[in-house]
Amino acid sequence: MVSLLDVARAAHVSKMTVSRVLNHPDQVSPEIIADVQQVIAELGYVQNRAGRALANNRHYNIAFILLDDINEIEPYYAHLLMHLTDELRHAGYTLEMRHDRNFDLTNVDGFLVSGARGSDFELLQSLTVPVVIYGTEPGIPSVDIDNKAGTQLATNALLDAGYARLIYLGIDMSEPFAINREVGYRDAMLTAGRTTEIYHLPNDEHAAQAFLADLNLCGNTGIVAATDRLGLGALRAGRSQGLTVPTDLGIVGFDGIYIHQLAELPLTTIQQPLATIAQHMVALLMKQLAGETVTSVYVVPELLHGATTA
Amino acid sequence: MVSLLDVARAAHVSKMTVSRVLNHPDQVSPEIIADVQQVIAELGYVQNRAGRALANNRHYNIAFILLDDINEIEPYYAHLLMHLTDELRHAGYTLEMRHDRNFDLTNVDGFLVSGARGSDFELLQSLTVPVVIYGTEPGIPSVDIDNKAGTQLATNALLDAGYARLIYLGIDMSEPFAINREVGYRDAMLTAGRTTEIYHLPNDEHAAQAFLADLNLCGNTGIVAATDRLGLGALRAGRSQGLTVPTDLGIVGFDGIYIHQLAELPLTTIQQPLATIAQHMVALLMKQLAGETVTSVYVVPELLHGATTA
DNA sequence: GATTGTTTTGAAAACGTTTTCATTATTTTT
DNA sequence: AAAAATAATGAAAACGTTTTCAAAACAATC
Repeated sequence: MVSLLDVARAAHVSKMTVSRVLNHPDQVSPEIIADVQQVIAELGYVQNRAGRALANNRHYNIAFILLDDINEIEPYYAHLLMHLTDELRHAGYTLEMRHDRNFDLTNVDGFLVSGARGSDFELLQSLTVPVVIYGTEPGIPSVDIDNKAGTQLATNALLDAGYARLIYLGIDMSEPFAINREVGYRDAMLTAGRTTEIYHLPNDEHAAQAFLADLNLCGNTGIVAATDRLGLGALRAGRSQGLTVPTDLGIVGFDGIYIHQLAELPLTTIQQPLATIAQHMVALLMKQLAGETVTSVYVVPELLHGATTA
Repeated sequence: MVSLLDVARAAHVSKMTVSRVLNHPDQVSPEIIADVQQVIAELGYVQNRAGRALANNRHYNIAFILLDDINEIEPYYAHLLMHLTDELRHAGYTLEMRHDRNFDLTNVDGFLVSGARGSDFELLQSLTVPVVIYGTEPGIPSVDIDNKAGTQLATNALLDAGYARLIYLGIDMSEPFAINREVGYRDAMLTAGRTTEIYHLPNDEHAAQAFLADLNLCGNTGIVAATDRLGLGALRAGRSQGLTVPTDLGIVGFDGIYIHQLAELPLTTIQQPLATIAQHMVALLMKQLAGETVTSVYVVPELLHGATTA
């Protein structure tokens, strides 16, 4: 392994000069910069991160902590992770994967956290390094989609399409996002002067299908689903009752990764903009590392038009 | 941050003794081990990885390189990654995520690679650190499922169920796994004295659905699909032709993550045993780090019985 | 042309650990 | 009980970088 000292010797300068070429080139004369850079290229020198970490106590490494249980990991995490990796690399950082409550910070400059809940938040707030969560929690810098705006979009799309009856299929309200999605539907309906019709189900396509089978949908109905899984169940319930989608039954899901593509008809859905989310998460972290204080960011999702709306 | 020296002072021993308690406890007297461990606990000491890396040139960090394009990432990677993270942590290592051709090894003791192809393999072979790939390539330690055994399982399941006609829906043969899956079907059919019927399609449920719509399936047919996507298409084609699944039409897919669960009927499939794969990948890497030479591992997948076979 | 100020470079120490080697304490052998 | 062998401990150096401080080179001012 070629070290800073090797470069220094080959370029007939001191280690410090080489270090400065890499970190503070403004403090070095142009000719020497050129020389050193050429030697670096010739020797194939790469900075040793352990040495650097030891010297200046920064690790250029961010831990992404995914706290969801392994059986409940949404498939879009693969994408989020890739985007985060890209963004961090672009900022000169690596991403370390964790999926336990290991907040050890000996090797890390900050945390990106997803799936935190309850007592996790207190722990996160007590940390001495920057944190950004994917989700929402007062007092912790976070990135989240604007769930309310999402269901407003969905509801308005179905209202515009002219469905006579507009149902909201919601899930358990224990998580903030579930509440906000419902509020979005409620608000949009209120604004339009329409009566709301809300049901709560487990987040499972079979549950939705069974529930709607009993509900007798009877045509000209729109369904705002809190998740794509519920949307998928609605689609199946409708078709098995002989309803034509989207003529008799319109459906908008929520999340927009994988599930909607694999449905019998491509599901119209509210798309999680994962690339944008990743950008914001890394940006908030970098700002904190630079000493700025930051507030949370809410990304307005987009309506992805499939075949289940007119 | 509390350092080794702090612990040493508090325990009235030298730094070395503390280091030995952590790395070579057999060389330290039992009473001192107990003392030091208590001080470590009291002070909340955590080993500094940069210092350790610098001193012994090991980083206790493995890079997982995912080379697939971001738009082609299979959702089950989220799971594979979680399992790899777990296994590595268990072995005392962290997982660093990469998804580019950055084989920089200044911060890393080895590589786990998925999605490598063509020239990647030469590069991987020229590296000075251990590598394990997910897939198959002569000369590189790898973990892969036994694709041939998988389609044999699938084919035999359908043969046992007594379907009169048994079709194989395959994909482009450019990747070794595609070839092996087809060979498995062929072998099983030959062994049973049956005539093969093989078609190649793009790996897309709509393509499969369209293709089978033209084929006129006519009942008592079994389909061995090279992927769950094709299996899903087959399911839809069959149902839209009025065939009852699994009575008139039996289907077995391949891969077993997400897609089969979301299908109209749970798809019988050949399940990728991701936990087992992760275990083997990490085990092969650890063996190499310990100086052993290793060979590749092929994991026989299991038939996951859904509702598309009798 | 001396004085001040600025830019450029270098030397030494520091970060936290482990390795190597030397020393001391303990046990075993004679 | 002395000698030899072994076990337990410590001191110093090393890993590769950056920080801090000092020195040298150069430019600008009087």
